[in-house]
Amino acid sequence: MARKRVGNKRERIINAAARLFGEKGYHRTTTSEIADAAGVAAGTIYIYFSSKEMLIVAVFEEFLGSHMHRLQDGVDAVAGPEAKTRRLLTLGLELMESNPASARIFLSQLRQSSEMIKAVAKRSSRAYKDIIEGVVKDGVSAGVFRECDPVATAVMIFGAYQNVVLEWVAADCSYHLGAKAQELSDFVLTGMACKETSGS
Amino acid sequence: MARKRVGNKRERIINAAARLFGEKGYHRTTTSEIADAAGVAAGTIYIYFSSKEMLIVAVFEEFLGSHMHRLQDGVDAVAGPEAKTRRLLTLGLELMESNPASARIFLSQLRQSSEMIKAVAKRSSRAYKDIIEGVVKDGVSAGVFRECDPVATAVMIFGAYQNVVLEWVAADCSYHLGAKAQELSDFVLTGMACKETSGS
Amino acid sequence: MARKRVGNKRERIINAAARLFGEKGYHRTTTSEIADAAGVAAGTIYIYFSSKEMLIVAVFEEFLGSHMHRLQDGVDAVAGPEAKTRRLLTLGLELMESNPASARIFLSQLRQSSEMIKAVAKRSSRAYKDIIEGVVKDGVSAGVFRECDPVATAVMIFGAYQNVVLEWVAADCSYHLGAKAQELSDFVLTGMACKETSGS
Amino acid sequence: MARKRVGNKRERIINAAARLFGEKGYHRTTTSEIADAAGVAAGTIYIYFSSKEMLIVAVFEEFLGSHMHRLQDGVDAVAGPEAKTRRLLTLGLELMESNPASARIFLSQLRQSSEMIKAVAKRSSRAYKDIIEGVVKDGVSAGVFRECDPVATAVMIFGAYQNVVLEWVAADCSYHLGAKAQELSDFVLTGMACKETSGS
DNA sequence: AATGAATGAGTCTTCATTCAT
DNA sequence: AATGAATGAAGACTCATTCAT
Repeated sequence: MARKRVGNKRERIINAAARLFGEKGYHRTTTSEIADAAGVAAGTIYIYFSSKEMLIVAVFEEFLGSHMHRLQDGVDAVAGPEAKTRRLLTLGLELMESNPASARIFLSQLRQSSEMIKAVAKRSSRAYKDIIEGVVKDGVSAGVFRECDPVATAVMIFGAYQNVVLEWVAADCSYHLGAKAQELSDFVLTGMACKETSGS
Repeated sequence: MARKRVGNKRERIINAAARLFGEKGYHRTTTSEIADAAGVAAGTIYIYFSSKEMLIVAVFEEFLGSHMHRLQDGVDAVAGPEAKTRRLLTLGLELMESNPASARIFLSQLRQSSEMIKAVAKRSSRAYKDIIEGVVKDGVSAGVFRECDPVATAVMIFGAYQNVVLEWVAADCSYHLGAKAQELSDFVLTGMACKETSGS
Repeated sequence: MARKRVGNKRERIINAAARLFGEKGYHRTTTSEIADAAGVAAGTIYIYFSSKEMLIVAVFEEFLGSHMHRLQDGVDAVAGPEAKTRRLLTLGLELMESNPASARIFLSQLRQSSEMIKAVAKRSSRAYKDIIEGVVKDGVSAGVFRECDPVATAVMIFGAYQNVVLEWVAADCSYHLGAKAQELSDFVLTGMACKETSGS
Repeated sequence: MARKRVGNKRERIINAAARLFGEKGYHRTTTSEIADAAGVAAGTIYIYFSSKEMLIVAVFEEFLGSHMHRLQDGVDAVAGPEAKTRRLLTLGLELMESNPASARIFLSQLRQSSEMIKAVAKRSSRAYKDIIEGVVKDGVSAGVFRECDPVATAVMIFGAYQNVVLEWVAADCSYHLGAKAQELSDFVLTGMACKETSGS
């Protein structure tokens, strides 16, 4: 139980920070507000995180870890470029929907100019694009997708995906994001000239 | 001459701000730095802009105005959904390339949490998406593009476009962005199942 | 007049800092207290000094500059090792007496562990000891003082001098420090086995 | 054994504090650092000492007790003002040399502005000066030293002594301090116009 | 219109001290 | 007695904004 309390506090801080950073932005959120929201003293934050910057990094890495694993696992669980693509995009939107706070941070707050934060942003983009790139490359070499540069294509797919999420966030998450998966998948798969497409 | 000097100063402030906001981010750039870079006194900024926030808004609106006009004009100058789409994306990338400072602000700094800034961000996205949407809608009703929701599709196209620019910015504008126009147009047009597509 | 006001503010900060650092010590004095005492805003201190540390350094360098010059000038103005020694010590005590705030800082607050402050402390000690050493060396080579290591001797003379001042400061400057000059000079000159001594 | 452990802990804290206060200064040393260095928990310090301030006081009183006793005993063990003086200074330097941490605290950290610390500083100076004063007074009344104010003279001797130690500390204890005893004694005895002086 | 010195509210961070276990 | 996580008051410093000149 003593053990739990410790974990609890770190968790509470992370959650409070995620919510506030997402809502008000990194710079407009003060460490005191986070402490208040987490129900801890101002100094307590610094027991778990060495600085405000390391806190947003931690918030995001926490989110990213499970997110990426689940994404990769989901993709691996199905066969064929088309199914993989649909799975990737659908699952991606679902994960974002289940954690709007982190989604906001991912889409906006990670675009800070701090070196530290930019590094995480780059890492997370990298991870995303690697997964997408893998799927595209497979589809191309299988002759299911049209000939294209998988790197450049991953960038475009990732952009389309991000903007669908951003639109949802800008609309205050007022609709079901998962419902956009079909449209997104269709656009991407058609964009790949996918020969298996049966969806749309 | 007095008139000119004034205009000169406003312009110099806008330019300095655009560069610095783009390089270091909105929050990490101080008004004094902007004043220094513009060669004016700290107080002078407040003669032309009511606050730092209004300054970034002005910086961006300045950019947006000509950008949007040129984009719309470019699109109007050619005929047919395919040509319009290619023109739109190519011109868009070219405009971004010609003004990297504003591009950076557009892609990152406009994602601030301030209401004022969010409003401009929304407005600029709106403007972009309206143009894209118009082209898509025409293509669909002309039967050249596949059936799809033009609004949702515009979001995805805009996302792909943005991310191509972001990738270029993240790579420190180290390559020719215009060269990506072909790939982007192909991806989008294929995604639209464009029946006119001929490769370029 | 505008000019004067500027100089005035820097001076007021230096004076307030000197007094407070002397009274309460460096660490127990807050920058806000200094600002209050100087009649300026908290931020104003940082227009003139880059940090609290640079402020105490400035406070002391200000004092040291004139102090050392006057000391050297005083010593140069008289002839003969004995007269020079008496002049040095008498003048030294007088200067300390005329600026108790700086005297306190010199004797106590400069013994801080910060590298920056230690550097000034070292420099000021060096300056003092150089003057003393010069006088001793002359006296020895003139055969007026006994054979001794001028460096080590300067250290001891400087120590005796410092402690006379410290004793006065510890007694809240409640007596006339200049009155101790005779005793100090006699002790030092006898310690040098000065053959000219006529004082005591 | 429980008893011993307690004594052990108090001692370990005192030793760690002495070393750290000496090295980094009172204000720059945190209680947590002391606890770490002593191998105890942060809270444990407060079982043995009521505050950080009382800790430095204890550190120094510990040192002072034995120091003073040994000094007084050493002086008492020899006969004649000259011998007593030499013994006093030589032993003083040796004791300082054997405990550089406390020497540093004595010379620098005790010059803090806290009332509590100033009180110990005063007490320790008092103790030192009393011993010196006693020796001087005896020498004067025995007609071996020249006529002088023993109180003022003790201040000067103490200052010379302190500065010899300070010089050594400033040089990172890089030479043998005991070797300076001869010079110091000669200076002081000559300063007293000691009639017995024979050179050592 | 222009200046730039001055302001002071606001922020992150530290650290002596406490207290439940 | 011992622990060490938690506290929260305090402090150095920043910077958007103002205003007398």
